[in-house]
Amino acid sequence: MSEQEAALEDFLATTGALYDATRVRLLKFLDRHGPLCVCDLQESFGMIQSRLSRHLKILKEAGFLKVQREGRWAYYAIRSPLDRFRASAIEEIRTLPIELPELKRLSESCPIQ
Amino acid sequence: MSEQEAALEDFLATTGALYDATRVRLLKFLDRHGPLCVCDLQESFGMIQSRLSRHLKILKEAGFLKVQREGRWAYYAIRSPLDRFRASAIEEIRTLPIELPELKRLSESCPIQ
DNA sequence: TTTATACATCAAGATATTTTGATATACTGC
DNA sequence: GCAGTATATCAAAATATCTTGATGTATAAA
Repeated sequence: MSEQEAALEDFLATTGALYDATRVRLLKFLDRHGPLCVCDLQESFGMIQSRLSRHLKILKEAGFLKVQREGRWAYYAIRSPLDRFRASAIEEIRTLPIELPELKRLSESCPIQ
Repeated sequence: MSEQEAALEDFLATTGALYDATRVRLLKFLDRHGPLCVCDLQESFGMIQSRLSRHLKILKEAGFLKVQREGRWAYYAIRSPLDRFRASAIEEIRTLPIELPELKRLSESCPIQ
């Protein structure tokens, strides 16, 4: 792939990740509540696991999220530092008056709380 | 529509407009060459008119473009001022190493050159 | 080693978006 | 008015994306 195509593809991956209400909510939730494992997000949002996993993958591949694995658990969080454009997107999402679900921690057994 | 829904919808209209290679190229081209009428864009990009018109409408409704009508002609340009997020998107697009077509002015008869 | 939990991935149906060709509107000059 | 040009919109086919249920993999506990 040429440099041009790669740069455009990266930009489209970024904007495509932002073009979905579910992913915007997830970003806002993770921005607010820090590293969370998939089961916590699943419980908080009432979403089935495969759907959640797919959206987290898209956000990760678009450069917004990092994953830290602890045994069975995968903790997702906003990556830091972010480049200018992605950071401005997160800032914009932070200002959006979107109602988020309450944080529900499914497992008390999580090694990180 | 609630304020929440409207804010999210506006954000998704913005990111959705940016999630298309054709529209990114159009934005970069308009950012570089200033107000252009549809026929100039049509000639420069070699696109059929209905396709172009549709993309311009999406960019306009997403808040990126303004239109100035002069008789038969419709001149499209980047809106100014833009809010922070849209402005950062335009800046990002300005830095993308995307190859653009040459500017071809179809009509010498255009009232504005 | 068997079972349960956490997460990832696949395939198929549902839904949304893009492109195209056809048609409509609106202005200009004859 | 009539014909030509510039732009907008519509409907249908092509394409892409989202959701779901099923299945796979890895870890931990019994």
